[in-house]
Amino acid sequence: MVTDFLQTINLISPLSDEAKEALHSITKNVQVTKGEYLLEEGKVNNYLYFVEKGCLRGYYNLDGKEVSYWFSTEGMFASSFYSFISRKPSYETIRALEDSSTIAIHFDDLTKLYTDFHEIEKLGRLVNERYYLQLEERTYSLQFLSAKDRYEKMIANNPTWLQRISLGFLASYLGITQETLSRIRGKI
Amino acid sequence: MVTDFLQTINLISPLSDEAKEALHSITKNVQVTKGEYLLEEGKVNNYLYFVEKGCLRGYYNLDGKEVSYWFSTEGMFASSFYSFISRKPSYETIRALEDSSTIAIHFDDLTKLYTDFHEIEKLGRLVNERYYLQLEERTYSLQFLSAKDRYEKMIANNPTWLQRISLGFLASYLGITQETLSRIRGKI
DNA sequence: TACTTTTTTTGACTTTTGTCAAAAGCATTC
DNA sequence: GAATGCTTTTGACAAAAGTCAAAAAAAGTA
Repeated sequence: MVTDFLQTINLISPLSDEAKEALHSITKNVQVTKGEYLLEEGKVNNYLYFVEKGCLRGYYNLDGKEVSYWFSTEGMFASSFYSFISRKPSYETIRALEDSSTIAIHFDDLTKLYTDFHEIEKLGRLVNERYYLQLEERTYSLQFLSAKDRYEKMIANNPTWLQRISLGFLASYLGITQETLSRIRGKI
Repeated sequence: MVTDFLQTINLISPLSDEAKEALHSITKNVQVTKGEYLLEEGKVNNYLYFVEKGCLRGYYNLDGKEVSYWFSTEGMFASSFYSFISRKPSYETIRALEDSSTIAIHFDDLTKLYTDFHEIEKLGRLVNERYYLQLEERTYSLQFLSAKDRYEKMIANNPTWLQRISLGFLASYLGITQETLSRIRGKI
């Protein structure tokens, strides 16, 4: 499965041909192979990625341990949003979990388009709103749900993750250890 | 302490006099007394609130128990963002923890201003980005930090909360029970 | 002040999750 | 197909957090 960028955008907020063309003109295709880095800790994340195909992983290094913070599969944006938005060095690292095809948009180009096109500014606001609500749902889960419920919710929201992402990675995404997740899974 | 709305806005993204005037014209002052409701579960949240003075609380009803999800004090926006953005009935309830003074902005008015003023659309995007990053920090805390660390971080970020918000409320905000928070606090 | 009411703390015990270590299961490769 | 890595499971025990109940402290009110 491949997800088309402009088509996805169009579902969020339809753009004029002119804006669409301008947006298209600042994108570049970036292909990464499994294990490759898209961002290293300590560097400013200048790109917003859109995953057309494959899977990316964002993770932190906590006392030498990699803890996964998010995964992006087809149709999702990916970035160290903290770094991309604040223009400060990233705390997270981004790597490809699979050979992946992405659309990359440079911060400066995007900022210029925001200024030039009200309709792209609107698109930016709408995308931000969507991602805020998604994150809120996740925060809610971490705050109020048991590990088991969080696991089930994650699978319901992202059915492909179970086949694509190893248990250890999924566990840290859920805020638990791999052993605990293995036991949760055994009991279902 | 009272926080001025337009001044706060100005720090995020300065507006032209015209836009400022338009924004001012759609705001209305809403005063609530302690315990009063600003939003009841099941209703669509049509207003975005800005807290000038006082403290609001957003909470869920989970099996008859009130679990606090957020608090808004001076200078913060407050809303059931889920309901406000998606236009669906809210799962949360919003009430005043103290006598409070707020600025209320109706969804329809805001939407119109977004359309009429590119610069207000930009402001909306920037506010969304800010709140996204704040929420991300909280998600990170819930996912990777111990209850004690989350407590200390919360106090560091919101020094006034300790004096203003009861322990039970703070505990559910941190995703733990009141007894656990009491014990954590005793050990410091 | 005395009386309520609410909030916070403490105690005893249970459940959940973490830690460390080892075994089992898979897939890859030589 | 044996050897090698990597992932997942299991076991034994430790630590963290939850539950229920009661006591203590603080705040509000007559």
